[in-house]
Amino acid sequence: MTTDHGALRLWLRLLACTNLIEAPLRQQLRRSFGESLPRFDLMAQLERHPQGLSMRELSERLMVTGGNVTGLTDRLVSQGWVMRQAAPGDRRRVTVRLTAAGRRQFKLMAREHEAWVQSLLGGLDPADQTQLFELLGRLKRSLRNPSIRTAPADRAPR
Amino acid sequence: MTTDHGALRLWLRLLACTNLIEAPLRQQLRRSFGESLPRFDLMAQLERHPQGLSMRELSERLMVTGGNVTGLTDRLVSQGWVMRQAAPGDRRRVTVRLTAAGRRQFKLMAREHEAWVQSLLGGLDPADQTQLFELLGRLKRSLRNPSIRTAPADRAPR
DNA sequence: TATTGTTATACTCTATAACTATA
DNA sequence: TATAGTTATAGAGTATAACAATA
Repeated sequence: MTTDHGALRLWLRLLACTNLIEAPLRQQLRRSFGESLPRFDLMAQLERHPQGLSMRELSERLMVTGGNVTGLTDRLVSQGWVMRQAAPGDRRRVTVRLTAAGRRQFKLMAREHEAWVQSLLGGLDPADQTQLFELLGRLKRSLRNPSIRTAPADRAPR
Repeated sequence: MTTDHGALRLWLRLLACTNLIEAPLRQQLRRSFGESLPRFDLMAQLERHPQGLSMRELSERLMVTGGNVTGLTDRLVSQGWVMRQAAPGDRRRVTVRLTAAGRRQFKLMAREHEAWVQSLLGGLDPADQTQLFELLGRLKRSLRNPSIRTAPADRAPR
């Protein structure tokens, strides 16, 4: 690499791999269940948090704006996979949870989903998979915890 | 996890990392240049192929349908960054290339883009970066070349 | 007949901002 | 005033299918 560009090349490769996996997964999710990846992700968050999450927490975890979480949730509610509950103590707040049917549906989708993922990743040596998992963990931590900012921070003022 | 789930966990982690990087990049790209990631990616493909690419090739590389490539290209043409040329020898075919202005604009964006990427990835140990780059290369090859299909193949017929 | 590319359509996701109701 | 959530709107991305021109 002539003038480094290491970080950029790493990012492009990361993006390429993600897209190579994500594109078929999205297609299969839609064809088999008529579901979109953002809605699947929302349900996955709720699966991991059985006590429910507020709209704000969902917004942060899914990294989309509040208005969009409302839209995603509306659709999931109308499908019957998700419910809104009044949160105790703060009447502004809403708690979103999976319904019993939503939990069943999610498990169904997750099982298929996992089979597809295994099929896609099956070509990679298991030892490499393990190592990759570990390295991505470090990357993730460094992204969530930008202790060292080499470039001008993007504190997102506004 | 009890029953392995290794591949799924690897995928979820990969996706999380990509999203943590992609979200701020998309915002910055829009705020600084009013550009979207798909259009940036299309320009990046053309930058790598100065002789131009056909709509079909773009469709494959960007992994979106032909109709969508037409739409992306239309917008880039109206902005003046990209041009359509008749392909010699096959009058159905169109060759898409960067204009001189488009090449300048892309270089400008790419420079900013790279600085953002370096800032985001700067928290990861350089040795880990190198190793991650290598492993992702293997993953990418295995995805492009599914020599061993452990699960029922998704040959994507039609 | 098959391929290349365009057009049309419908749906979804995204960002922004104004708004309500609480706090 | 600030926060939680909703609503409204506009702009894009996506998938599908029908279509024209060419091979």
